[in-house]
Amino acid sequence: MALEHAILVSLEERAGSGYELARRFDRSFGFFWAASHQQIYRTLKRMVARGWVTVTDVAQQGRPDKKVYRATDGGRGELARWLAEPTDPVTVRSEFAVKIRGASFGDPDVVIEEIARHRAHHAERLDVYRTIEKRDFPDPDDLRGQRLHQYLVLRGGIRAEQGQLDWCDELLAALTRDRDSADHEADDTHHHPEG
Amino acid sequence: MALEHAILVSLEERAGSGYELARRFDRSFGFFWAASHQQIYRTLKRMVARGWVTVTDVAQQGRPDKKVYRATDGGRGELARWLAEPTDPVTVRSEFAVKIRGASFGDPDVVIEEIARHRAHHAERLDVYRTIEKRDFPDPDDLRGQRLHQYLVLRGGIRAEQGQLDWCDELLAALTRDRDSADHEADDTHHHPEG
DNA sequence: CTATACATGTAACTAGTTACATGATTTA
DNA sequence: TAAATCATGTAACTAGTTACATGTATAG
Repeated sequence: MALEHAILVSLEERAGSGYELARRFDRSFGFFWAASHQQIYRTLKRMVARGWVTVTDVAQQGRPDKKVYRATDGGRGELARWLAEPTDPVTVRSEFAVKIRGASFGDPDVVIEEIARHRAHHAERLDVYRTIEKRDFPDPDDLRGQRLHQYLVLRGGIRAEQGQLDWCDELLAALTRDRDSADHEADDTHHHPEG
Repeated sequence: MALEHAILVSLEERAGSGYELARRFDRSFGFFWAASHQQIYRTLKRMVARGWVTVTDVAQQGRPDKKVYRATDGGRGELARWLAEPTDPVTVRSEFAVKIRGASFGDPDVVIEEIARHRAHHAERLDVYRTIEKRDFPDPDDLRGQRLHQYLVLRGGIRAEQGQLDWCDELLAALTRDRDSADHEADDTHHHPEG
């Protein structure tokens, strides 16, 4: 399980409440590991039981009380152990790729619309990442340690989004061409490709 | 849920048994949707109950009997419905990215080894995909329909693997540089960057 | 005689999603 | 006064993994 380890990394970077962690998993951390607040609260409870984190009640003015979590030596040990353990290759699951593979069994125009939607999503993501890159890491060659690692993960996100975007363009070019050539055939009574 | 739809696409391409489906999910189909035989048998049972597929017992000589599954009109309808329904953007989960983000909390050399392992895996995958591309799709411009869709999904795989490979190279360059500069500092008693 | 391929399953567990539940404070 | 932000949870469900279970036929 990696959610525990993702939380350990996040708490090592900075201690925080379940709510704060949930917000991090909506933003920067969520760019490579998604987690809902329900999952986070449940997992934090388990991590306290295992002694990987400690919890402290913190009263606030003008806001509800919160519980601040901090990694313990046990948690740091577990994180180091996990980092040294080889990760086995990810099991890919792309619903979008299933749709492309099955495109013949649906309406071509609707599939093309879906690709355009997918493309727009990745273009937007890429834009967000590029903005963060320029704003937060103007001099990448000077980076070291944690800041460097944050930058490198962002670089991975940029590469992934750019890759998806380029693929969408390839898909749109190929599938619109395929659709249009099928249209011409339907029009053209002189031409019988099946005969 | 997309496993059901992945199975429907696969059975539309060609009817087959649970075992045969499991093999497909180990090979071509598994390049973008992973599924174990346990999951497949369980899901096929559910799909029969929903009327999306029918099952026929087939006796074989020299081999155990098998159950061949075929998509029904109901299954085809469900597939078309699902293809027309917008897919919401994938929730990314990259254990590898978590490890990069948390690299400061482990041994730098071990993290570099992990990246090298990851790189080797993607290089191998890319090689497999490139081989299939050359062997099965020598003239991509002539492709239409199902064959075109198969090719395009393969293209997505090639792009994704190439992207991961390039990222690994960027990671290795940056992290070996960071490690080596830290080593020099430790050696160099004249230089105190923290003072 | 041993390993691999063919063939189909069940049971228990772990991880993740969706729906429900509560309540304070601040901003529009 | 309505919506958004802060803050923490439970319950039920769906999906996926790991372990267990059985048996035949063929190739080395």
